[in-house]
Amino acid sequence: MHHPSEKDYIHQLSIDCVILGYQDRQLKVLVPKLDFRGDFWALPSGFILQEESIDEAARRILEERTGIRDIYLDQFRAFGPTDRTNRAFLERMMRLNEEKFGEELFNRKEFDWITRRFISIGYYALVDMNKVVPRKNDIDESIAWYNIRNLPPMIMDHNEIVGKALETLRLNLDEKLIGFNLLPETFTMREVQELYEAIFDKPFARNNFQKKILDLNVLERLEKKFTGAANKAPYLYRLAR
Amino acid sequence: MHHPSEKDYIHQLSIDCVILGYQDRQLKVLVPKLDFRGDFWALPSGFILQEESIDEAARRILEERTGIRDIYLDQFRAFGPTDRTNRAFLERMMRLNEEKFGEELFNRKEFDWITRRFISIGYYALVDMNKVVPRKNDIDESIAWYNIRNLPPMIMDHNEIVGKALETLRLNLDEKLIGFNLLPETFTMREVQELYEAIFDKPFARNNFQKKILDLNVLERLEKKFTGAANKAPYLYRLAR
DNA sequence: TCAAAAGTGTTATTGGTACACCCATGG
DNA sequence: CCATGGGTGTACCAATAACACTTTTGA
Repeated sequence: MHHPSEKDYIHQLSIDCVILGYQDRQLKVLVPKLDFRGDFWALPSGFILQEESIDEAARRILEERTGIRDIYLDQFRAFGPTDRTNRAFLERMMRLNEEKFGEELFNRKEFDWITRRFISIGYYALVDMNKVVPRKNDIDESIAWYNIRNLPPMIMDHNEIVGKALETLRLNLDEKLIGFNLLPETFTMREVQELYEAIFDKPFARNNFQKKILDLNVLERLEKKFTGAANKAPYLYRLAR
Repeated sequence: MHHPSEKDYIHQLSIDCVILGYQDRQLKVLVPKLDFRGDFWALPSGFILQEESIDEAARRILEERTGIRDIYLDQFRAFGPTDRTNRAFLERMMRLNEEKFGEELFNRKEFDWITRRFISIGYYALVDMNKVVPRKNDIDESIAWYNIRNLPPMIMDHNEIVGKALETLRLNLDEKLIGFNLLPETFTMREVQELYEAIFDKPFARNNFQKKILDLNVLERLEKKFTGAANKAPYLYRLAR
């Protein structure tokens, strides 16, 4: 177990990452569960080293849980109410895990450092779930993808942070053409459409959607994809470079 | 002179405010000039007290320079490169102002505190310039409105911060209908149009602009405004509540 | 030959742009 | 009655939505 207060982190400032993936027509969020009795879920988070930028810190935190560095990443908001502290959460957790904390997992200095009020900068990341093998870090019991509409209750304001991330993603999706980061290398038009429908939680008309996406002129049409199904084979597409 | 390190501020985290006003068909930024030899301009900035939210801190900083609390305020981005520090600026300033710093304006502890790397959260504010009497604070030599296209060279990354603020304002203008915060209580349609033209730095067609704005259904048409000019008197409008 | 899903074309509808015209005002 | 700027109506264009039809595929 590392003791953050002993490293040269910036105090009272953290980064929370909303790592978004897409599978089975659903938008997913990568959420670790903490290795303590009591069912605590928390977004991948971390602190900022003196010698790294906030973007680098976010990327380091991402890499720790996903194993990948080359990920689409966007800062979306800072969260800073006065009472934003994990003291309540930590006290409850320590009460439920006395045997572990008997071994002094945190010392007093550590506890004071980490339970102060923290301001957090939110980042969201878009990843191709096929390329990511979620990794536990040393305080995780497990880590898993959750449907964004059915997230576990997370500590502090993490559920709210996901909400803001989704809001920002919707605003930026058409603007920045970032949706394709959630898809594999090649994909069918139907997959793109279902992705959009998952993100916006509403249906799109098939033909008009296809026209709109193709008119962006960023996709390259490849060979057809024969699925074995008894219907016309769809084309595969790839993001043109 | 206050010594920030002695107050209970959050370390290495600051807030920079881009206070925007509108006059003479130009978008203006309120920029203080520091009371030191050497021509140093800096955005209204400050630190965050332990017992206030980041939004409250921004509002406090705004009120100090404008005298008003009830201002449209929006957080737009955190700035956090590794080398973001005002050490270079402060050293230059102290060299140019040895007589003042002979009196130990900063002590060593103070200097170390304030020259560390700082992460800054940017806010932009929209104000009705008629309602604001710019106020110097105790480190300002003067404070003035500058045309956003003709800003003085400010310390650190403050010019870049203004750029990002303008970018965000443009994105949010139609979305959030916030432009009217820059205008007086009542205004003509031409004034609204000129405001938009100043913000987007491009012309709009008069008739179409009027239609677009009226179609928003947020304006209330009042009596005509007789200016004494030899032309048809324009209607006054007010934001409907 | 049939069902399912893909591809594409054709027609409304809408939102924005361009052009035109008329109106009120004070000199 | 004229110059100036304000208000509005109409025609046009492009982007989107709605509707329809054809094609491909494997059973």
